[in-house]
Amino acid sequence: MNAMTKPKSAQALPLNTILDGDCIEMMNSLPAESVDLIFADPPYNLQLRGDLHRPDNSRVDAVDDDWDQFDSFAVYDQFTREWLKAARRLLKPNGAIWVIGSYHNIFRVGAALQDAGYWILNDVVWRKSNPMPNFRGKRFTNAHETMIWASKGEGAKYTFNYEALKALNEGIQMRSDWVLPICNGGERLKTADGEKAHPTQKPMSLLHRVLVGSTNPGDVVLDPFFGTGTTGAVAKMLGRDWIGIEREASYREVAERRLADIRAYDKSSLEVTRAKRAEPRVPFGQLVERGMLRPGEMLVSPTGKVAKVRADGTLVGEDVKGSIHQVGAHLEGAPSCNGWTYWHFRKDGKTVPIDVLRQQIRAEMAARPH
Amino acid sequence: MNAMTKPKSAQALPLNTILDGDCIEMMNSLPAESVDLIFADPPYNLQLRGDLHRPDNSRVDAVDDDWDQFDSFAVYDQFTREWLKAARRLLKPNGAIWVIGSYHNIFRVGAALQDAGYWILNDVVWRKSNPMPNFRGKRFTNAHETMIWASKGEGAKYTFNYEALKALNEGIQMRSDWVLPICNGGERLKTADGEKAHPTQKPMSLLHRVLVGSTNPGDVVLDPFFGTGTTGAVAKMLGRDWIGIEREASYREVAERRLADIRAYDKSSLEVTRAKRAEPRVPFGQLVERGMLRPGEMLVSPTGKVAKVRADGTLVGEDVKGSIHQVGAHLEGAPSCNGWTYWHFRKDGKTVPIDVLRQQIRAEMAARPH
DNA sequence: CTGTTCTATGAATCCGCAC
DNA sequence: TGTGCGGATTCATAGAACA
Repeated sequence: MNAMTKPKSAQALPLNTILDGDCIEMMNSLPAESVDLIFADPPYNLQLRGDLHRPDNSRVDAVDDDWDQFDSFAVYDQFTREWLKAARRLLKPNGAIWVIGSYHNIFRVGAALQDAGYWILNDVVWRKSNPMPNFRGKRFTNAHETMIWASKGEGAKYTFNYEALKALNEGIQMRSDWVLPICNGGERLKTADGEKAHPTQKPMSLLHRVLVGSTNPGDVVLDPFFGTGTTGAVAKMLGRDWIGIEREASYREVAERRLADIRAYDKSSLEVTRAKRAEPRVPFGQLVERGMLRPGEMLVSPTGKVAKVRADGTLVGEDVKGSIHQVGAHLEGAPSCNGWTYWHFRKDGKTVPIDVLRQQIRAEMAARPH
Repeated sequence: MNAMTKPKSAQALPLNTILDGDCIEMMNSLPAESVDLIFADPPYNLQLRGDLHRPDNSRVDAVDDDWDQFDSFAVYDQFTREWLKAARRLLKPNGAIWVIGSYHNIFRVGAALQDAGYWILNDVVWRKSNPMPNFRGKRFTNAHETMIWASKGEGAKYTFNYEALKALNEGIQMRSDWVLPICNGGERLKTADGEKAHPTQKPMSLLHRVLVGSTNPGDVVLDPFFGTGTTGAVAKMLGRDWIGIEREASYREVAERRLADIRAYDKSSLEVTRAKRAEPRVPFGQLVERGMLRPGEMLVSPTGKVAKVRADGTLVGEDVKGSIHQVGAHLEGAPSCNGWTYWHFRKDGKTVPIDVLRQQIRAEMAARPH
């Protein structure tokens, strides 16, 4: 790019607007090397079979929109490689990209990023504090999504506001796993008839951290899968310019209204909900996993009852199996029992409450929080 | 697989030994469909630069740095696809695989898994409670690694000890993000001169959770990148058979010594909380046959619906006949209904769920097994 | 107004055996 | 290999409803 074209290109950028159309075509119509950051939340290519019901028989409102349907991995890969190529052309040399996804698509996206020449800086895990459970008990709760942060290529510079993120994190270096709630409550946009306006609206707290960490005020942020415009909303609040691309008219309308109401630096609506830490919960099973207690080891109570530790963190006492609390309560004939103080193990000839092991783990967690 | 080959194959398995050699060759020398679980921690620090050539030996015109990178990835991808193919041949139809990696390689591994026909069940994030900080302050602290858990194919069955994992997590279903410390302290294996024996030794707590969750006692667990043998050590403790493959003699020696010292936990402590699905099925008609409920007796639901018991163990409700489940579902307008907990009978003036009668029968069956 | 209980819902590749 | 059907399965949070 020469000196002549650069100002012209910059002028041609449709800043702070939502473009209507296919993201690949629209990106290719914009001037090269004109954007500082791209945040992309592409379709995940979920492959859902039948209906899913909660144990109370209510039906889960699935993501079954047309825009998430692809015939095969090959088709999805082709789509991914094309939009990533168009995105890379748009990025300034020191620009960067974030892409978010789940296990359905993120591995294909990550490989395509690397193949396209991007250089992965981190993968960042969004750990959801309130995910939807696994209702059938057949897998782990799908409690996280993965974001990939990449520069334009190996050796390329990029923006990283280390100190700002450290401040956001109470003075401790920001880690690659972020605990944030999903988007619901008042932040969740609704249609006139009370339905959710978009099936997968992202929380502003997530974008807040991304934009504070990897852009500066005045930067241009582009989102090729704009949806209801969370990226634009947070960019506007933080004094960044934004460009959205969205082909669904209904999403664009919601986003337009939303963005019209946003004021820059409205910090109050951005405050990250920080769970005030009570004492962190430590499952008894973790003592077994960590080898602090071994399966087969005998625990004793002050009243002389005994129970044996099993590999899954349950106890077996006389005629009873269950958690440390359940077994203790049963053996004492009591309605409840605090197993942490009730059960003891033998160490160096002395009997010690298992609670000291929990305290050890909590001390580790306190020394290296978050 | 026919009846002839199965015993022969099983006999040929070199259980509880470390095989010396290249993992692909060694896996291909073992009998097909003979392994229940594969846990793999593949290398990602292959020499990606230098002496690379395309399969046809063509020279790449270096118009763009990306080409170098692409060729490097191509070599890694080929390696990945070959060992994943060999691994898939080894797996029993209901077997499963776990692969662990970081952002350097996990996206390529995940895409290769999907392309090879594996079916991803979850990605699980190992969230390190004490990671190495990022000293230069240029990126986020790399505080997690990613594991992929996959079955042999779409629709294939797999082992998932849901209740045991829930017990390990103090009664709450296990999530896809696991907070566990890295391997250090006494668990970290050292060489004679005090150096760490392996650069990426995995903690036993991680393998404990993997093996408790996705294998049963007596299962065969194979680790094609055995290293210092954490997989074998935990498998042995948990009463699973194991096979390791490792081509570095120094790692094999450390692992051999380590495994010789490991003791298996006693069998009873390896019994794990069982799922209700595993309970024996009791037909409702048996309650009628045994006289626990009489034909003509009225059952009631918590919502006030009523139905009459018939001699063949079906119910008649308003405008509907059928099983306890069918009638309940119909009366509630629900897609399904567990009749055992839905229907109640009157006993001594109180309404009691019919499930207590089923529990009586099951208790008898347990006391006098056939 | 306050504290408690009830209800709704979120990117989900969510059953298994008998016939 | 498909179909029928028994019956097992949920956590955190917001907001409404209720006492």
